[in-house]
Amino acid sequence: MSYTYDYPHPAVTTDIVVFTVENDTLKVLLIQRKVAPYKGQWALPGGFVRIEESIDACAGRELEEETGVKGIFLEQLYTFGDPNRDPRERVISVSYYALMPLDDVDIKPGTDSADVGWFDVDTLPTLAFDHEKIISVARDRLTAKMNYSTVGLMFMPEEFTLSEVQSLYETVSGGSRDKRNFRKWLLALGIVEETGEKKVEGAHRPAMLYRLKDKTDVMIIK
Amino acid sequence: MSYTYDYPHPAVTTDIVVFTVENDTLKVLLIQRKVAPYKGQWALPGGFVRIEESIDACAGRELEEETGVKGIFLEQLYTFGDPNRDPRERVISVSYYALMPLDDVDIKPGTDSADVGWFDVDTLPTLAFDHEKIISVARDRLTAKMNYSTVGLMFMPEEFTLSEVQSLYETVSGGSRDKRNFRKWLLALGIVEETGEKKVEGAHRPAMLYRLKDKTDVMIIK
DNA sequence: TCAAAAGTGTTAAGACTACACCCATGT
DNA sequence: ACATGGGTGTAGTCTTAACACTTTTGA
Repeated sequence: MSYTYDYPHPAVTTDIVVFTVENDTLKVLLIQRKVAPYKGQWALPGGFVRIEESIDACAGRELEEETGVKGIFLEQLYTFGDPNRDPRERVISVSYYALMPLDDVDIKPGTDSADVGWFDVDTLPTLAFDHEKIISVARDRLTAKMNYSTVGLMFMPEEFTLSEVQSLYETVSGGSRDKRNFRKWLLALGIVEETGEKKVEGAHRPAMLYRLKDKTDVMIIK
Repeated sequence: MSYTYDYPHPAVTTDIVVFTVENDTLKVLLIQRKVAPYKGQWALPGGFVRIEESIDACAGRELEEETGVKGIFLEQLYTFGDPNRDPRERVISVSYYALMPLDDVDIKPGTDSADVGWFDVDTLPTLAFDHEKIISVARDRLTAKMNYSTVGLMFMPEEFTLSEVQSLYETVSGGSRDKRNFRKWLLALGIVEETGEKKVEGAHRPAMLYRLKDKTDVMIIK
């Protein structure tokens, strides 16, 4: 079957930048391409928008199909459309980004991808298409948002300690923060609460565990 | 001539939201459609992306063709792609927005538009497609940016008085501001300078005229 | 008892807010 | 001389930044 139009139409894809934090480094989720072009190279998960599917739905579907990650909150980032960004045909890519705790979902390659993995954003392999550029824009947006919202908490698992949150903020937005001021700030926001449990780990005083009061409510502007 | 693909392709358009301020009201630039669908109705300027043209270039070209406005700074806003937003076929729209001083360019309808005009954003006519939604998103973005950047100055003509800037800020982001504090804030940013001229207008003390030190440099974050 | 991270308040500096009167001009 | 918008400084409040020691635990 084929589809005919009076004027040339571009193809439209979504590409998804998923960030996480592991061992005090910011990482991004990549897949290894199984097909040409850029066969064997690493790329962002993503794919073509179906004709009866919304762009948001496409992003969620492609992410799940190619990496096994599902149900995370995706936000539209930017639309890239330079005429030669894809060697096959004119392709316009609507990019999305998301943040997730590392242990939330098991990642596994789909049928279109040979492999899936987390990569340190500062030492990425050579990437397919203009995906390096897309990741760079996503990272800038993330860094900016860290400074005027509570997005950072989307990296945290169900339960966490205040020191873990601080360490995460230091990793993602760079620089170090004063421990007392950081805790005052976070607690004053009123979006976390003590679980009553403690995290025992190593030869030192155990830390109080906290959780988000309302999981969806992350995003309050400072 | 026709164009054939193995899979269905959506069409891609740009739509441009141009804001200005006139008589203490925020206005948006609309065109009246000359052709179906929504023939005779008001809509955002915009049109189909050509196959060898970047999306940014398309936005600039369509704006000029349909309204006569050219050379203004366009920023990508959001990509709208609900499957049924256009009755003809699947159309994905990459939206842009811009701010301009009212007297900068003469607006004139192009060949595809019956008329062009500025409309008060609070009392818009019924609009074609989902353009009301697009304007609403653009307005939210504008209002937000007014609070952490100096975008507002993009509404000003070459030379302006401080009272005019203040009045503009009050119009766009709502509420009134203290005159002395507003002037202190704006002057402390160091992005405007006196021209040495004064604006004589009516039976009162003439106001000092100012200009931007660096026209491109607007956008400093507070 | 030592090492290691958790936890906890106060003070100083800077930013923001509120506020009222005189000035230059045209009629 | 009066009506109109232009122009100017200070004091109080609130916010942010800097800073160091005690606690709890495991080894």
